[in-house]
Amino acid sequence: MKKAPTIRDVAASAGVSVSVVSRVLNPDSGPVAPAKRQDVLRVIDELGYRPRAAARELSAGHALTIGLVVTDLSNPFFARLADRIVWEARSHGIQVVLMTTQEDPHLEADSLDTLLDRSVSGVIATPTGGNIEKWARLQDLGVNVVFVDRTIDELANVDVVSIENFDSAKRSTQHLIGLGHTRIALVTGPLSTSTGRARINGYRAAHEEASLAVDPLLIRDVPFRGDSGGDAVGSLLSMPQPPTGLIVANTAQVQSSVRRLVQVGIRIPDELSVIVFDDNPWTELMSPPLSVIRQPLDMLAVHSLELVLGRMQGKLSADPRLIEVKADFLARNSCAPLAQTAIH
Amino acid sequence: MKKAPTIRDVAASAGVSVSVVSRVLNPDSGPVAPAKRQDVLRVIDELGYRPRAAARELSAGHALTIGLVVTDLSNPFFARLADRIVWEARSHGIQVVLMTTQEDPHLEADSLDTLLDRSVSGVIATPTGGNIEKWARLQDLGVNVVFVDRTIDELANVDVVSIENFDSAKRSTQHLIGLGHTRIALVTGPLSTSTGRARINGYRAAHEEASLAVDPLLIRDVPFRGDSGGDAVGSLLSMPQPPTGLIVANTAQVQSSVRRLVQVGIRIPDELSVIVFDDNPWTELMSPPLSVIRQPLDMLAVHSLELVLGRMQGKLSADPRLIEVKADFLARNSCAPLAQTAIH
DNA sequence: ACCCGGAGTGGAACCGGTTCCACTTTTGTA
DNA sequence: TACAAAAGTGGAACCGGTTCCACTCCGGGT
Repeated sequence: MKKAPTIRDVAASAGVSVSVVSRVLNPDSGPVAPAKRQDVLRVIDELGYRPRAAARELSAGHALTIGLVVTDLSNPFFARLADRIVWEARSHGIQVVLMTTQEDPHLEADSLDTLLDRSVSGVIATPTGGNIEKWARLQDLGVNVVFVDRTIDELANVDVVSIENFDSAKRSTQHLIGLGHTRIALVTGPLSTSTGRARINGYRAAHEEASLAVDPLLIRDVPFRGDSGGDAVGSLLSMPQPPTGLIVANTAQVQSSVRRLVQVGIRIPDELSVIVFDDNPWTELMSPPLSVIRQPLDMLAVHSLELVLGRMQGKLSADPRLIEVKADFLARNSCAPLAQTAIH
Repeated sequence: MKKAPTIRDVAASAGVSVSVVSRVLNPDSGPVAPAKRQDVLRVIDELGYRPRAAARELSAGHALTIGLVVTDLSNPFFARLADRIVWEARSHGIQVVLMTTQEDPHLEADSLDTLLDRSVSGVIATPTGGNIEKWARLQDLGVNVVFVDRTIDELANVDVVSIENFDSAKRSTQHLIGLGHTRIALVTGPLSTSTGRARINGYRAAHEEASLAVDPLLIRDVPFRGDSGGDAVGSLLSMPQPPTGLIVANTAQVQSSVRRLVQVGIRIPDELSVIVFDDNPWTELMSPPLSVIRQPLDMLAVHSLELVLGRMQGKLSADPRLIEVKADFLARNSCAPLAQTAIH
C-alpha cells in the first residue's frame, strides 16, 4: 500500500516551488513560464499526482460538492431525478453526496448537519416540511439551497423548481370531466405540502369552471410513506356511490394505489377511469396502459442544478427564483367516457 | 451570511486550549476533567459548533466516506440497491458519494479518480469490466473495494457480493423444462461479465441434466444499455421455430424486453412462458403478473457495506471474500405448461 | 520526606493544498 | 539608455482539525 504523492513531491521532483505547481494546477491563479508548466505537467503525469480534495476544501472554505436530499430512492421518481442530477453535476465537475430522509424530519435534520460538516456549497432537496430554522441556518451559512418538486412556504428566500402542480391537476380533472365523469376521486399528498395543496386547488378549479360540486369525501390526502394510497383506494371503491374516475396525484402512492386496483380486479377503464401522476415506464406496460401526467425530470434536474451553480458562481440576482415547468398529460387507454361506464 | 465557528472559537470561549476541545470531540483520545468537559460541551452547544469534515480528513489522511459507483439510477435495481446502501451507511455515520458510469469505462475511470481525490476509505461498485489497472491502483492506495452484483475475474483480491447466478438461472430453466418446454430462450448480459457467463452456464446445466440439447440461437447475450433486450426479443419471436419459454436474465433489459412483448401482443403465458430476473414491483401489476427471480437487495446492500466497514476497521483477514446470496424464484402466472401452449 | 506515575493541560507541529507578498527578471516604451 | 510595468518565482502564513510531547499537578507507596 503506497502513499499518494503530494504537491511538495511534485515540486521537488520538478525543481520548482509549490507555488508554481499550484499555479499550474489552477490556471488563472498566476503566471507560469511555459517551459516550467510543461515540466510540472510531465512530473504530475509521471507521479500520477492528484490534488487531495480535503486540502483544497479546507483552504477554500467550501467544497465543490452538493448535497442531494430526497426521501428515498425506491421511489422511481426520485431515483430518476437523482440520476439526472448526478449526471448533470458530473459534467460540471461537481460531486454529489446523497442523503435520504424517509420523509422523517429528524433524519432530514441529521442530513443537513452532515452536509454542513462537509461544507457543501449547495443542496438540492425535496424537503419534508419540517426543520424550518435549520434550512434558514443553512442559507445563513452561505449554502445555496434549491427545493425541487415541493417547497416550504415559510421559507421565503429559497429557489424552487417544480412542475405546474395546479395546472396539471386541473387538466387531469378537466379531462375526466370532459369524458362525462362527475364523481372523480383524488388521492393526493399531505395538505402540509405545497404540492398536495396546489393539486387539490387545481382539482377544485376544474370543478368550479364546470359548475360541478366537489364531494369532499372524494379527496384523500394521504402520507407519502406506507400503503396509504392502497388504503385510500380501497376506501373510495367501497363508498355507497363510488367514483367513476380516479386521479392519483401522490407520486409516492401510485404503485400502492394501482396494486390495490389490480387486486380488487376492477375493470379499467370500463368501471373506473384512471390517471396517475408519474411517467414510470411500467405504466405503459399495464393493460390497459395508464394515462399519466409526465413530469419532465430532465428539466427539473437541469434547472435545479443550474440554480445551484448559478448561485455558487454568484451569477444570479439575490431574489429567489421560482421555476415551474410544464408537465405533459399523456392520454392512454385507462380513461373512457362515462357513457361507456354506464353500460356496465 | 455568518461564518461558522471553529475549534479555536470554542476553545477561547470555554477558556481552554484547542487540545482539550479536540479531546472532548474524540473521546478516548485523551483525558479531560469532567468539569471542563461539561464547559466545553455547553459552549459547543451554544455556538452550534460542528467540526469541519475537510479539516478532519486532511489530518486523518482519509475520509469517513464511501463511493458508490453504479451504472445508473434509472435502473430500479441499482436505485433500490443505492437506497439500501445509503440507508445502511448512514446508520454507521458514513456518507455516500454517488457516481454513475452509464456502463462506460471512461466515465468509470473518471469516477475512480474523483473518489481517489476525495480519499474515500471504500468503494462499492458494479464494475463495467474495464479499468483493471485502475481498480488495482485504488486498492494499492488503501481503498477498500467491494464489487456487488458483478465481478472482474482478473482482479483476484477484491471482495465480491452477488447472487447465486448459476443457481438462479438453472432453477428458472428447470422450472420451464418441468412445464414441458424444450425451446427456451435466454436473454442475458454480455459474455464479458461474470454475471452473463454464470447465468448461461446455469441455463446449460439445466438442459444437460434434462438431457436436452441447447440451441445456441436461443441464447442472446446483449449489452446492458440501449434497447437491446427488445431487439433480441423481436428477433427471437420471428425465428422459424420460435421459443415457447423466455428467461430475461439481463436485469437492465427486462423493461425493454417486456415492452416489446406487450407491443407485439403475444399472449402470456398461452403463447409464451416468461420469467424475468428482477423483483421490480411492477412485475406484479402486469396481467398476468410475471414470474421473477427475486434478488435480495437488502442482503446485497448489507453484506457489501459490512465488508467495506470490516476492512476499514481492519477486522477482516486479508484474503478476499466472496459472498453469494440466494435469490428466490417467485412463480406467478406468466408460466404455463407446454400442453396449454399447444392448444393454441 | 521523597519519589514515582498518571491525570490533566496547552503549545506546536502537521496534514496538503491556496494565496498573499516580496523579490528578481524580463519586457516595453519614452 | 533608463525606468516603469509586467511576468515569473519562491517563502511563508493560513485553512481547521488531530496528535505528539513536555510540563504541572496531585495522590499513593516506601
